[in-house]
Amino acid sequence: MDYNFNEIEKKWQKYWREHHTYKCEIDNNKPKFYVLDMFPYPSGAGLHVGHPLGYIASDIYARYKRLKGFNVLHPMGYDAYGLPAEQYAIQTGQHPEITTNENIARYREQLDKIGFCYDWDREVRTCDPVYYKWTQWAFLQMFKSYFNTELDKARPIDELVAHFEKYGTQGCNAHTNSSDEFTADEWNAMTQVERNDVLMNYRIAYLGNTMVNWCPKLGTVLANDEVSEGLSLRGGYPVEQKMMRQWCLRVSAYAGRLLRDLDTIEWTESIKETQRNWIGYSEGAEMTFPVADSDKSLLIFTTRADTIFGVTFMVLAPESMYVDEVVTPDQRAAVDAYLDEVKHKTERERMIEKKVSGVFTGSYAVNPVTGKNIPIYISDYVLAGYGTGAIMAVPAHDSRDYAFAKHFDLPIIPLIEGADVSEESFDAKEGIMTNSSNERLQLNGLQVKEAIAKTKQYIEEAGIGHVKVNYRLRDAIFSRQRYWGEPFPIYYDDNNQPQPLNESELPLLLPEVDKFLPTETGEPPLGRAKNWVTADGHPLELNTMPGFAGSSAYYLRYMDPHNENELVSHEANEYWRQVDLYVGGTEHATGHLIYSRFWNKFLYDYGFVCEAEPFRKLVNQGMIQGRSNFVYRIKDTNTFVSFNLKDKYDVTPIHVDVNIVDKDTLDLELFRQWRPDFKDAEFILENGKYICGWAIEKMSKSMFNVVNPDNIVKERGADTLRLYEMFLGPVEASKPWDTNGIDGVSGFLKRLWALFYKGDTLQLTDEKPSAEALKSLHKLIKKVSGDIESFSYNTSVAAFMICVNELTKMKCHSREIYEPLVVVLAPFAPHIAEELWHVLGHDTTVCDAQWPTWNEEYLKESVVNYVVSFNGKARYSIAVPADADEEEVKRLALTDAGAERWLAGKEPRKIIFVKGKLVNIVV
RNA sequence: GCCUGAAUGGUGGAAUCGGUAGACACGAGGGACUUAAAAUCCCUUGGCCAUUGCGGCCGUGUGGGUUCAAGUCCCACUUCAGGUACCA
Repeated sequence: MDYNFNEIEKKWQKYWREHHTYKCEIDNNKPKFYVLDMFPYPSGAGLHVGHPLGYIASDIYARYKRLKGFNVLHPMGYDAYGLPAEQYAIQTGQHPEITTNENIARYREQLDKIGFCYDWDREVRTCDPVYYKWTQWAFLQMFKSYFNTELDKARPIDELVAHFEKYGTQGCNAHTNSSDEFTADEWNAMTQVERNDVLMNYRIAYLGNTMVNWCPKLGTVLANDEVSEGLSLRGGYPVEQKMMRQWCLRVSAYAGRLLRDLDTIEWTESIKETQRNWIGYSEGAEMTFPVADSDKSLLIFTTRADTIFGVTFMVLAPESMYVDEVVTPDQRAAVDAYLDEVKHKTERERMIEKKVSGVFTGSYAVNPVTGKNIPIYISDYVLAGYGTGAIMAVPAHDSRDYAFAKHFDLPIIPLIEGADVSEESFDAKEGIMTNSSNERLQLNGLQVKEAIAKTKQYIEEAGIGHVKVNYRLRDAIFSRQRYWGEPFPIYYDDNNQPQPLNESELPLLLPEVDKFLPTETGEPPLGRAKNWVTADGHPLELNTMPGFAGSSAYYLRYMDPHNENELVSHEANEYWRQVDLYVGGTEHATGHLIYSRFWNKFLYDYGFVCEAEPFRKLVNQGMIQGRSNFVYRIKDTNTFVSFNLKDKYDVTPIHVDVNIVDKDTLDLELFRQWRPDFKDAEFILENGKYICGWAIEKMSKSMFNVVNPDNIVKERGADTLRLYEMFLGPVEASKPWDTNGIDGVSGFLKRLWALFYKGDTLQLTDEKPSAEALKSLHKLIKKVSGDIESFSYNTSVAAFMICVNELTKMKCHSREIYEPLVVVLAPFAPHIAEELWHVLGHDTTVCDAQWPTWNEEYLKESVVNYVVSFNGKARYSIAVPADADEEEVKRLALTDAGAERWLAGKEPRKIIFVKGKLVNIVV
């Protein structure tokens, strides 16, 4: 009987489905293990061979853990809201739900063929009302909360109201984006509308005026992580900065905890570092600079308080609220012209130009330490969103200030001994201070670090500022002017004040619209919905939530996916706790992986979840690149020349579909049929073949290098695909897909099969296996057990090949060897393992077997081969009985024929043993 | 610019603690079986020299260093990949 993978795989996939083999329930008698893949956005293109890489790796781990006796939660679902389905809907009028469902069906079909051990009863879809009810619910909790900076956690907003009633803002430890202060009397005198406005500055989900990334082409705002280099990540359209009133999440309040807790989780250093940079901790000081001849003052942030003596001007961000306060009438026109110019530049243009620009406000500030007057400028190199949107400029020690000072011919005062600032600024935080002393503060002679500390102390004491920690992390902008997303559970009351819906009214269903475009008046698509009002007629919010809303807590929902009363029950959460192993790409480092951590921490603050971090261990699978093939057309002809002959002609390389190329040899017939203009193609062949060139590129339709897993499964089998994807290299590494190498693993499975079947005869014996066979098997078990824990699946596959080759050579057919072999193979190649498990006479599934342990006894050698080096160089090998002691080994090593050559009569100076093994002789 | 990671045969990659570099596989070459092809099996395969022996020398991006011993550790550099950036 031949190895008929198609039949075997179909048979067992059906069996697993019918027997609910992978269904999992809470079982307090077993330790739990939660293995999660980042759920996919079901795109129209379907899966290519790169997508399942991480899924296969986690599947192996999940299966292994189950064999080790764990109760494994391994679910899958779909991140179903997203722009492509909506863009498609705009073009075709087809409802995005239809497209999405079709794509999901296709994904499911493709995933099923690979034989994953998902518990599909727990599937979630972010666009499913049963699911997004809990996304809306979480939003409501955030709306009703503020962040208490003293407790460092979220608390009900009512507590803040109680505080305001008693003390106003006095002693209020709340994270806010407002600098307003008021007394209890003032609060109590406010109207409800005024109070709502104030509270909005404290809520964790709040409506705020912020600078947003506005993408006119997509007609929506985007979060920072959805923009790269001034272009939208989806579609690559230009993005501009715009002030808009938007829903935001107060992620920045959690910056400290998000940063600190990175030390408690097992993620790669690189992704932790990316998050640290994104959060951007910086410790400095806020300082007040009075404006000359006025009662106003500027608050600035600096990390270089020590350079206070070198401040020669101040700079405000164009959007700074200080601008209007300090511009003098005679500078008004110039300032307005500049602000207008800046406003019309997109972020991208600002970045590309990098030209120094700015304008004088006409006002001067007073340096609080030197008492000198310094001019105040406006320039777009200062960002409104960071610090206070205003800076003290120290041109001698900051390259940006330096460039500005040179351009506007402002003084540059060096503050560090020996620093030459005639050509460029000296930015390093090192050296000895100079020019930095007066009757108030003496820094001369101090190291920079000492000077920073002393200045900070001084400004606190003098009451001109205070020590302050700043984070780069901004609040997440949570509104999208799109249709295909979660509606906000918010309505607007008679005073046009946003109000939360009752939890009992959730889910608020996404309404139908006639078109998926903004309304004529420029409102979001939900503005087209009929009766988009509450039961008592109040209008509902027209924005929808962004893509990351639904993906922020999905790992919690898998724990208890059908619960109608809670996001996740206490019981389920206490049992499953957190994701033990999370597998996915690095592209979510500053998006999903920050938002999820934030969302989880918020829920943690209220005890809705019991772990402070959602994902304990994170593994990032690499990208699979495509291997493109090329044909070479001789210019201005329809003749194609084979790869090794192409240098003799003037040729143009053309991408050719990799599916009509086999091992770099072009199928001429299929090529002629491929595209009409190649119908009459002529070829110049080498050795009767057309050889194509190749290159490693991104896997994409336009490069014609997309390899579809379905084809591989059909031609080689799912087990071969799984093994091959793992064999390709380390899971974390990016590597090219090259179908050419697949013969290796497909041959391995055939040889494995041939161990069991010779022709149609099952060759199984109950004989005691030889010591050799036992050694081969136990070497394998040891190797694979270690490899799985460290994700070294490629070397595991190699170990399987070695073992099967050895057993084949030994003609070993012993059941005692085969049983554990099949179990160890099961995580990697579940279908063939299941089949062979039943061939071995079991009637239960191999998934319920026990992972075997290896026995060191079997691995012992009776004779050990030592490779002995002389002075670490020349080598010879000796065979030594395993039980020989050091003296015996020495004697054998020195009397061996090999030794005589290298000793040449000399006495060895030193003989080095490592762990009882002789490794080197020094002469 | 800053941060992180990487660099090993024709190719993908092994080498877990500093101890036989190149496991395993692809590709290539040779052979067996076959009328032939496919499939399968066997041998060779880092480079150079020697090849009727044995063997020898060189070799893990570059240059130094530590060590009896370095792909692995240290210093300096080059290149590539990813992330990030007027963040004061």
